[in-house]
Amino acid sequence: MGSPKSAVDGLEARWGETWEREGTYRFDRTRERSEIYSIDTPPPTVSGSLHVGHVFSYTQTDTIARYQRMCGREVFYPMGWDDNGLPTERRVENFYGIRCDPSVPYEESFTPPAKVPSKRQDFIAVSRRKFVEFCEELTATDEKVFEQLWRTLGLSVDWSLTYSTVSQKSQKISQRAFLRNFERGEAYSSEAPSLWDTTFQTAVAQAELEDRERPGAYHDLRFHRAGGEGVTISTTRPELLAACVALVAHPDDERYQPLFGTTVTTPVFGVEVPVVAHRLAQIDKGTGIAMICTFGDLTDVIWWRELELPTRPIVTKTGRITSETPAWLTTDAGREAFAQVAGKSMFGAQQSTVELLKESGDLLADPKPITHPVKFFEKGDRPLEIVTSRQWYIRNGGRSEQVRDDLIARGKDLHWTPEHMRHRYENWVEGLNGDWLVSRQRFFGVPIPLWYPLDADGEPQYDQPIVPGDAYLPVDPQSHVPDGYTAEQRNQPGGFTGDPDVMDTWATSSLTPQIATGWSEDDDLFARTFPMDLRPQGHDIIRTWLFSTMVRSHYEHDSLPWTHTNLSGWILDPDRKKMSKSKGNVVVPTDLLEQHGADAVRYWATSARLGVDTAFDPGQMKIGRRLAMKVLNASKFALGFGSGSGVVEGAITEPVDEALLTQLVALVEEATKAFEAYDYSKALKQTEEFFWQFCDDYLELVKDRAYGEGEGAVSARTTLRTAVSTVLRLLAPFLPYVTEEAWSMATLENGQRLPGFAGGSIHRSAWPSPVEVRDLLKGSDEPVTGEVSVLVVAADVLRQIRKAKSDAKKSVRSEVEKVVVHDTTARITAVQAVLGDLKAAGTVAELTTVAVDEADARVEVTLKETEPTAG
RNA sequence: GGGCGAUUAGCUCAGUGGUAGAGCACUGCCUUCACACGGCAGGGGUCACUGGUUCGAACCCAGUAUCGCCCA
Repeated sequence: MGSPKSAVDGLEARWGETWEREGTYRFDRTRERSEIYSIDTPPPTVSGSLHVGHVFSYTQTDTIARYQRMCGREVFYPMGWDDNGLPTERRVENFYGIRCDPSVPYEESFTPPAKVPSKRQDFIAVSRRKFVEFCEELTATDEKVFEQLWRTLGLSVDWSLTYSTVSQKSQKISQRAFLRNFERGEAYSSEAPSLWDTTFQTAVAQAELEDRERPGAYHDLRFHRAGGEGVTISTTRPELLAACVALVAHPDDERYQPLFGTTVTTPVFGVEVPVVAHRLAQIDKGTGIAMICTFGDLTDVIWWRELELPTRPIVTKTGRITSETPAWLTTDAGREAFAQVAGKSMFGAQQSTVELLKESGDLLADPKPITHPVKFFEKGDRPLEIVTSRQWYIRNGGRSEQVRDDLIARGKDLHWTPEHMRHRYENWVEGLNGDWLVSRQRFFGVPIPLWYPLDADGEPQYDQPIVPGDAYLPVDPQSHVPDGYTAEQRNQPGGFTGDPDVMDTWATSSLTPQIATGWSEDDDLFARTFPMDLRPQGHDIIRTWLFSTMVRSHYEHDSLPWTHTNLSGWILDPDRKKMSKSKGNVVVPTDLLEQHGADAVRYWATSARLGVDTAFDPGQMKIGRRLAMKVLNASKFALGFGSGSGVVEGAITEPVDEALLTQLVALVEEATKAFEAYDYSKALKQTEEFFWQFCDDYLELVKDRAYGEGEGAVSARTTLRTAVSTVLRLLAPFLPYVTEEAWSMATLENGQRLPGFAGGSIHRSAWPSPVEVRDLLKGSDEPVTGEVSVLVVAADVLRQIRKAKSDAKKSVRSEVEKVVVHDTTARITAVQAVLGDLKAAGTVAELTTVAVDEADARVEVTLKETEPTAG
């Protein structure tokens, strides 16, 4: 397991502890807003599995945080946990073998079964309060696992700022924000058909839907006309025949012109329904005429609403046909037929209906199998039904052009990286077809903070909700009693009832900027950190998290919640498939960190640009590990000269040193520019490339001189130190551990820090500036070689010498008798300027030059003859 | 069906108008005094395809194909 012990192993534990002790990443809340960089970190759902995708995207954000911090901004970088909602409930159920039943009374000393029953039906029912307690217990454990992972990975978050979206404080903020939406009319409740998941027993919002291709079949059935021929319709859901309220065809469809305004009778059930016209009827689909049920699909809902059709639902919230015989079935035959389907599942009801249709002769052909898209809850595995229920909504532009335009305008003010992700947002907003359904019939979440008075018949007065005073927040309407009532009046006629629902996960996580920055709770902190600077997140949740956060901020603050958003890409497995648990190709991040080390894993993660899907690649981690070791070793060399000579810092006297520092200035400028554009991977690539060339060429060239004495030695050492100081800081956002380790080595025997290495953590030192390097070059003359870099030319010549040795199968240290450089005048001037270093690095006895045209440039290398060793 | 993105060396990817690049992998060499979990060097590409613009196109424009994601 893992690699052999090396100098880069074990850095995580050592420096992690130091950073915590020293408060390296602690946020200083006395700084002004203009000096603060504020990050709205995605709060993970800790009950979900630790995923390599987490490591990937959070590391990318961390490089931005570290860059900003080194640039002198105080970074507000809290971590949150988003534990409410279904994933946690499912995990708790499966972990303890329990399920929530709000009708069960609270049982203080309940202990979960020793062995989790194999079947879900056998899970033990517990009270809502007990269930929530178990949710809190398990998430607390899970949070610790996540925190440990983040700490090992080296995220520079301030752990004292950690929040949870279901904490009491967050609940207070969520409820307050919701009530303010309600007061302003941005939130409202309504009794309306909505998509319903029959497994999870909850309503589902548009943003949580997905279409899945499912097999189905067209059934051709005949409706009857008084004194005329029948009308044939095609339907994939014959089991809803009893819910039929009308037939519909397109107004331009000539075949059905004569029928509009007339009535037909449903087969089997004998209900008289009108034939109506509507533009959404598809002429080319089936027979061009369809039956409208209550509510077969979303189009039925539109027809029902726009054509003001009667409401005749037969599907219950459990996904079965109702057991009660509907009042609109007036014939005995119809009522008897209904008994055949009453209480049945959709599948059973369809079979029975087909039998009934066959018996009556109204099924005109064998069902024609097809494949068609069916709406599913993204986390569900049964098709959604549409049922009518009372739900809460927040206006999101789905029913208002003005709001929609406002939100698109907000999106245009937001800076997106990558830019093209903006389209996802705009397409989503433009395609909204209803308001945001925020109530969920679940248990672990923030309660809708309202009660309703009950009239004399015990019916809730939904239009007169009882609103808690702000001082009472957070409230749990299921256990708290509103002012002016007593506990005994709960659910009694003339009394009150609490809203039973909790808020959608997105309804609370849409407030992470407010929760993290202390909106309405800590005005001072809020003023210093909001609107935030950055929202990093995955592009899969633009329509949910990003959008909903925009909506809340738009209403509450009339502003963007942040000025910039970074969208990270996916992790793909080597077959370029999205990694997922079900495919069994998930890698456990903790194993990765143990095998490769945090810096190596971070190197892989930050090699990828924002928004770009990236292959999971351990090879890339090995490269990162190699880089980390190289950093440590090169630093050891460059900083190891100490103050033996008495001179620590001195003037740059050698042209090749100047050339290196000139390259360094350009590097700093490029890396900074890349980071300013959030292109951390480019900054990494450029720094890495410089660093390898620095090691291969410059360091080898000056090694001999640096070991020596005098002016030249001091110039070399000063250059080496400056380069290392600069490169370490440029790499610090990517490789926080090894750069900190190397930084800590820059101390003299007398305890003094070397010039260019400020005391304390590298992560609180200043981001390199071109000015500090240029200052070193001030005393130097203008480069004698003009445009030609001494370093580049010297490296070219050195490469030729090495190649000659390599071709002759000689050691790199083997001696060279003579080198003749044939080159242009300009390049020969450069060679002359670095002659001493070149001869030392190549172990060359004699080096001469010949001026030629560019086309004739070459390097002649004469190796010293060595006698083969006898024996 | 609509939108967005991708297509460059065996692999992973840089490269936005001026002679095709890096790393990995591969081959050869070197136990070198910062580093053998290393170093040095070498071979390897019709830049998906077809047109167009241009003195000049991997890059700009139009179209085609394949793959991926998002939305219907």
